[in-house]
Amino acid sequence: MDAEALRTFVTVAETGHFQAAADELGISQQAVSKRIAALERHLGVMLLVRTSRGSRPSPDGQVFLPYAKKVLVVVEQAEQAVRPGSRPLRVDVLNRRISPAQAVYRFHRSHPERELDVVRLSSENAAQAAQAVLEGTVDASFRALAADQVPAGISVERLMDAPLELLVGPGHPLADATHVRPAELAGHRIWIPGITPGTEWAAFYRSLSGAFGLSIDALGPDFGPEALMDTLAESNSLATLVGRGDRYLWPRAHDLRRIPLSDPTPVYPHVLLFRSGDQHPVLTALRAYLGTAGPRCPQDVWAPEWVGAADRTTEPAGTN
Amino acid sequence: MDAEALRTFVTVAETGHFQAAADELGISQQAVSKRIAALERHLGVMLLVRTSRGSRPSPDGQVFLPYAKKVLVVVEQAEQAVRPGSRPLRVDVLNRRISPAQAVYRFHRSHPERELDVVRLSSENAAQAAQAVLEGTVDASFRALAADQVPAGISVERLMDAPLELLVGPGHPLADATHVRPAELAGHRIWIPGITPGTEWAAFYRSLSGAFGLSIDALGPDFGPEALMDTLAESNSLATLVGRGDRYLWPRAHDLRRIPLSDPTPVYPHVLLFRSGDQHPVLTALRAYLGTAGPRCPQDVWAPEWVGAADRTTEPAGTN
DNA sequence: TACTTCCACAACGAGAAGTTGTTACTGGGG
DNA sequence: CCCCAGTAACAACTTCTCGTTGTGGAAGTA
Repeated sequence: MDAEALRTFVTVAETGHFQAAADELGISQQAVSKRIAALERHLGVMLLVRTSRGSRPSPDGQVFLPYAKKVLVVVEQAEQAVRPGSRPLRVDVLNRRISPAQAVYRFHRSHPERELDVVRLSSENAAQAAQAVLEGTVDASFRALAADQVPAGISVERLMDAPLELLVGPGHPLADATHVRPAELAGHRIWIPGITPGTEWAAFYRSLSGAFGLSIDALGPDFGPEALMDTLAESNSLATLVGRGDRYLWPRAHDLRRIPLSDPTPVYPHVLLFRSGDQHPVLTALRAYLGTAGPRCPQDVWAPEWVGAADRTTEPAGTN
Repeated sequence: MDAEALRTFVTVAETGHFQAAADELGISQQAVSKRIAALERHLGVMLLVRTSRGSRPSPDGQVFLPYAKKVLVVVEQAEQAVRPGSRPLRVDVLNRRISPAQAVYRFHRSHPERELDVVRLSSENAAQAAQAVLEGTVDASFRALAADQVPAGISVERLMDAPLELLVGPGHPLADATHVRPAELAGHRIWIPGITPGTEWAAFYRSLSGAFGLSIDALGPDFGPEALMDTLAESNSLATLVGRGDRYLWPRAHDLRRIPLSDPTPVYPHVLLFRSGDQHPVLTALRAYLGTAGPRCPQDVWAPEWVGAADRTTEPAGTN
């Protein structure tokens, strides 16, 4: 029992003519005739009385008509319930204080009618996040996933490169520099606590230290942003790296300095993960927004080689 | 949106496995996979999360599941509403006092569980009755329709031959005969009032009179059975013809005689009209009952040549 | 009678939907 | 550690449904 067959019957019953129903449905009169005949054969009863002046429902057809209409209504409700865009888009941002969350927030303010749920998955593991996207728990997730680790059915789009800045205390030798080249950081101690081995963050900083010969100290207890800032403010040698635009380490109370890195500018490549073929309109709008209105990064940038090219969408074989 | 696709989704959601659903539905696992993929493509969302240990509904699938079930319920109700046998069979008997009505009544008593509505169409015209059958106003009609006048889509079955008997008053020359040959009636005046020209009755008696050289007076005002019986009782020359088993002219108060005709026995061929392919179970049972338990007629019978052979079913091209 | 309208039938091509055979992935047990 | 069982997807092929165009018959109408 096909919904199109029921719709055809209802249309014929309401118009009174096969040809009129065919016009309304955009098919030929012969196709209408076949659909009705197939429906009658399926049900085992005659539904329409054919005359030379049109057709009208038979007694059985009059009984069937309201049922057919109801089926169509329920089918429409069912399709509506899961129509892409019928529910808010669920975006996982990993951390509300860093650039992607800020960008999503800007998107939300500029498109108030686009319903959006910002969530945080409990895991920091990009593979688990991809799994969550695949299962539909979230629709999209900002991560830094290696291009060769993208599971089948997941598309990735590198939508936002966050330029790194050096964060130092007022006593640090580089405190008054206007720019710093990454190579100049060799020999300085860079401390980034709270990085769990195996996460995407750890992989990024491992690549960064390898590329420029830095010594990045990712170990040590993490007592939170306040403790980190206190330590930086009092130290003449410690430095850390933050993304431009991050609200993670912000307060100026400690007289900390943000010094842009350049020549090249290392960027943290925020990648958006989503299901291949996901047609949620808010997702489409978000991708378009970040692809155009998102912060433009300098020309001379550095990113780990395991990240795909900027703005490239990997399209593995989708489900089915 | 096909009901089978929804049924497949519901089955997978309930069993948790494509293969189990395939077994339950009697198709291959690959077919289930294709149906689900097509449904997901149609809706634009993923409904099931596939794992190596089976499948479970995704968040969207959980939303869709109750709607899918409801569609199936409504579809089942719709099919039930018009399922052949869901309503009583409507049989048109033309006249409650003649043999077919008696036979239908016996059928009803021997099969009390078979729901049956006996109706009388206003028209005595067999063609109009066939039209009513075609339109579904009635499911079957007892008539005497010429085989070559059967419209397309109508099946006819000659299920009951009613042997004719001569009905005369006590003073009639044949009043004490045990049998009468039709040829012996030549010269006698046979009066059958109330026959409207153009009806099936008129056609039958025209054939009968032609075949045996009878003079059948079909004209004259019809004052009803009582008046006819009064006239017969008082007349020494008038006679009329009735079917054996008819309750039409029955009361013995007038001392009327019923004299069987034989050698050959003229029979009024009651033919059942119904829609070709009508699967109403009560219709099937009625046809079987009349084909076996119906009154057997003598070997040497006469019927108009325009009636099909006994127990023959004409099967014109059905609709579609 | 000619003409129109209405629907059904026939033939055919495209595509859907089933089948079997095979592959890829996952998780558990020897 | 590797193999095996289980699950679902992919590929190739067959069948047949479903659409199209073209045509025909029946019935009303000018």
